[in-house]
Amino acid sequence: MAVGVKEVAAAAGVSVGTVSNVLNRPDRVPEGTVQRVQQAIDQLGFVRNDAARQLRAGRSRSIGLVVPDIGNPFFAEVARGAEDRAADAGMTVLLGNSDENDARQGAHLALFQEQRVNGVLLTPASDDLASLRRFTDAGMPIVLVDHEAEEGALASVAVDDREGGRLAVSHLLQAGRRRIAYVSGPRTVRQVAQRLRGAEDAVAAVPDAVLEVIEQPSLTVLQGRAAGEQLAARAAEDRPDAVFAANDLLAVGLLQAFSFGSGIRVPEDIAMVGYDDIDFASATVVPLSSVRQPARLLGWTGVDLLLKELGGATQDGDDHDRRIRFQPELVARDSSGG
Amino acid sequence: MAVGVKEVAAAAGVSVGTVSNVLNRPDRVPEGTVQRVQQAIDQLGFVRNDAARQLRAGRSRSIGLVVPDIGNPFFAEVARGAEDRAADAGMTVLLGNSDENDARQGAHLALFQEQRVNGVLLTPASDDLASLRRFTDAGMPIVLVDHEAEEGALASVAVDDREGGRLAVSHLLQAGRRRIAYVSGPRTVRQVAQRLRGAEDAVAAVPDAVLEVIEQPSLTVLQGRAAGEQLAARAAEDRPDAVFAANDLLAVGLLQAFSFGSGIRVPEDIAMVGYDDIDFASATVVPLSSVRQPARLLGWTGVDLLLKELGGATQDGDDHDRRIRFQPELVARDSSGG
DNA sequence: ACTAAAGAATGAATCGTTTCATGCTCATGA
DNA sequence: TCATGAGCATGAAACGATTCATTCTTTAGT
Repeated sequence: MAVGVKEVAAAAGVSVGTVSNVLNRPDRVPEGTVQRVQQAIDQLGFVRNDAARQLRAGRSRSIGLVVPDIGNPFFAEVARGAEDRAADAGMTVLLGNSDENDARQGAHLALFQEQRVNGVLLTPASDDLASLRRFTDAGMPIVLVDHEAEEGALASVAVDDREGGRLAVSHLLQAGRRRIAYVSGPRTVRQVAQRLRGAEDAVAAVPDAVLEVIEQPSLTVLQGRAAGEQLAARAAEDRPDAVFAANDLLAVGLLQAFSFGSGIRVPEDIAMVGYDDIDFASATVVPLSSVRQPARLLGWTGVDLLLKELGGATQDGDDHDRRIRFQPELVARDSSGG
Repeated sequence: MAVGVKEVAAAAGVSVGTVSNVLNRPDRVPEGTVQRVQQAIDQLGFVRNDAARQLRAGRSRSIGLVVPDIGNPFFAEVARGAEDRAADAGMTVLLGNSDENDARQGAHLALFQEQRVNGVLLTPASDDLASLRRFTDAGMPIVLVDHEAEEGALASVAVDDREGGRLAVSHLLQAGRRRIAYVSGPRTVRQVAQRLRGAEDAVAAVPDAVLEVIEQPSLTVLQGRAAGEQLAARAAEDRPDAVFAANDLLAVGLLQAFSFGSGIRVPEDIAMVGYDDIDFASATVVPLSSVRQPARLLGWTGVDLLLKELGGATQDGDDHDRRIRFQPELVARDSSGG
């Protein structure tokens, strides 16, 4: 019933070693033999057992990717980029959703470790990176994605979130807005916090500008809508005249709340800037201004970095090469009056 | 260096069999022993090697999921649903993108087969299901998702696409439109073809209505924009007065093309209906009417079905239970004048 | 004709976990 | 006192592919 190399070997009249060679280094086996073995394989419908292969090899041929939410187009893009680069290297990507939850993240990492992945790309659910040592110490390299590593311990591929926040809010201030609201996700999420710092930087540079923070439990369209309804419920004079959303999903939700039901006009009453510049940003009710990040490139580079760490001299590279940082870019559309 | 059960056993002063029991059936081992072993595990930082485990077990604890494009929010939702159900059963989901390409799909399936997955959920890239037999014959069950199985061979979870197409176009016809364009993806994609048939059904029921088909190479925002630009380039009188897009991504692209640059008004000049009702549909320039499918439920049910096939009596269940079909639902918004 | 070297093929050992038939100990009841 | 059985623990065998030192075969060179 079970077809293994042994059965194939018997059918082809060769030894198991030869079958293995045909499978892994066909060039070292004469043409004729390859054919004979190949034929036996097809005939018997032999399928390599990857578990046995990995067991022997001691490693798998996959890398892990843990993101907060693959439903977010931004991370979907990151994943595509990662998969592209991994496929080039003949590797598979194992995906895990953390839901911005440390426990879930840990569970995924532990699982990946059991699978003996070559390493993992991680967008951390929180700033608590200490718990990662457990994994890196055990020899599972981790590359932080969209989250800058503090010191030399971890490699990272990030985008300057503080600068992104500054860009967004400066833009709103330049458009004459003064009462800015930052609709954020949980502050434990590093990106959210950094963007806020950038926003503060920008506000601090303009004397009469003020910044209000509205914190939502997660970075979803739904929460954006909730925040929007909350703002709409306020008296007009208590409302901000501009909103900077921590990501486009929140922004879309806000837009939905403003546009339908409440008669708040964007950008006249409230100007808006989102973050990530997902594909849908330019197709929203009011085309959404947003801070663009090179999502796909982020994933691609993350895997690339990981492969370098694996192959190349461990740990030696300039610390510089291990902490890559891209710059964000503001894309102005109608929602900010521009 | 390598820490295996053997080392743990030595450290705890027990046999490997006992360590294994602590790991897998702690209830059969006295409290004290469990503690001692547990402590050794922590101390040595032992991590189970899943490859060895699987090798012994002969199966993995994961199931595969192959979709055309995880970047499409619809499939992202399907994936979430699948993951939810799988996690309940203590299983992991392996993800593969086919890019609507048969070869890629086959590569993923082959890989999953090597991993000895318990089965796979597949949204086929084309109508060529014959090539799947190779896998099912080898004992890897396949559940079709968002694609109805023809006969009894395969299980499936689908949504009635023909009815969905009919719903969409009837709605446009009821709004008084007569020159309908169906902006489709590759016709080899079953869903695309079925929705077209539904559209034809609806058009056939109204004497002076005509249907034009504009076929795009893929179901993406980019292709939608291309189609939109193509339509915008036509003389006004040659344009359709309504467009039914094969999915929301295309619809968003069309909307982008119509709204910016060309002065085509939606729904006045051209009414629109999309498909899938993704989260963003209600936040587009002109809120998009769309045919809603229970995406998450689709994924959830797919895994559920798979688990039943695995656990329960193989192949015996009423053929009826193995081919589940949900009904779509029209959500009318501004884009269709509704 | 004989040796050396190159080319093919071999198959036992190995990876780390789980299983399971077997053995040991101790308490209970006859 | 002895048999019985329950409760634990044991450790060799098995899973299936890969590796590598070894053997066998052929060819080339002198």
